[in-house]
Amino acid sequence: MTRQRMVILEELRKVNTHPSADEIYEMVRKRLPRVSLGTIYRNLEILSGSGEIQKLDSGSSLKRFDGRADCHHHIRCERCDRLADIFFDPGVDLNSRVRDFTDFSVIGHKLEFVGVCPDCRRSSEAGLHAARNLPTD
Amino acid sequence: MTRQRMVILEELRKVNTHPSADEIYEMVRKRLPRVSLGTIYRNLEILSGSGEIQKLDSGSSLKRFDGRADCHHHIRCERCDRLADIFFDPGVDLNSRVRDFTDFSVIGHKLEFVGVCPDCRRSSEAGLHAARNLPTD
DNA sequence: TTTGCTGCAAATCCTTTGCAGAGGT
DNA sequence: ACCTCTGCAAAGGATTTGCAGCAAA
Repeated sequence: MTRQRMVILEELRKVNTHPSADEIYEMVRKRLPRVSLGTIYRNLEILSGSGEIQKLDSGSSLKRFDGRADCHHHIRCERCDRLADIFFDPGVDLNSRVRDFTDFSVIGHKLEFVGVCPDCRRSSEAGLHAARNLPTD
Repeated sequence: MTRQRMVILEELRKVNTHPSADEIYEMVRKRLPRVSLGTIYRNLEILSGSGEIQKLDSGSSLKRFDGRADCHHHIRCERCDRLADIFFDPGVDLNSRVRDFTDFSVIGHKLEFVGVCPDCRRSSEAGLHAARNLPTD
């Protein structure tokens, strides 16, 4: 565990914003100004390989990282691409249910919700109201 | 609907392998040798925008496309990255269940299973047997 | 001393875009 | 003629990699 790897892990654990590699680079750079992007990528790969963080693939093109390694789900804002954690139990064992419908051996699943975040909802309402000259309250 | 767009759609509907843009390019090229990769990307974007096909994001880095537009799920092989359709009903309305756990407005969700496909299972067993000099039956 | 990790820069991969010309209505 | 689409080639963004030096065991 090098200093660089430690700082990356610490910075990632500090936030709940699911930053991209580039955003993590900026965060880490404040503490280690000479760190390189390559090191960020290499360590994010190592850390997610060893299960200390999670790499989040789905949705948009660029990958995001999650400092929490425990099982939880996410919801992505369709408009601004922001990701938020969701701690919720679907109440069904999807993995065992799906076994009858596939000839793959089932290991797990990824469940990502899609929606609109409060900020984007607000700004689109504001936009509508402005367009129609209506009060915003 | 240009000839190019039509051929792309036809080729995609022929298979159930969820090809990448590049693989679709190769398929289409057999019928339209002068087609360009840019045209493939542009039309895949248009077709998925109009709901005639689906763009599949999650999992690996490169995007895959699905000629079936009706609602179904997928399972991805961890080893070879192959995708297969799963037609199965989780039996719960996940969208309404999750509403209590988020301040986003919920629109939908993506559910992707992860597993090992029959081929990879077979070859890893073969590998194990070979390594240990055991019979493969 | 050996092994693994770093910073740097170049390379790679996938995808998007600008542009001039072709095609269809 | 008009508008959309195409092929081509170049640009773009995100990520990976080669390499020589550095750091810690």
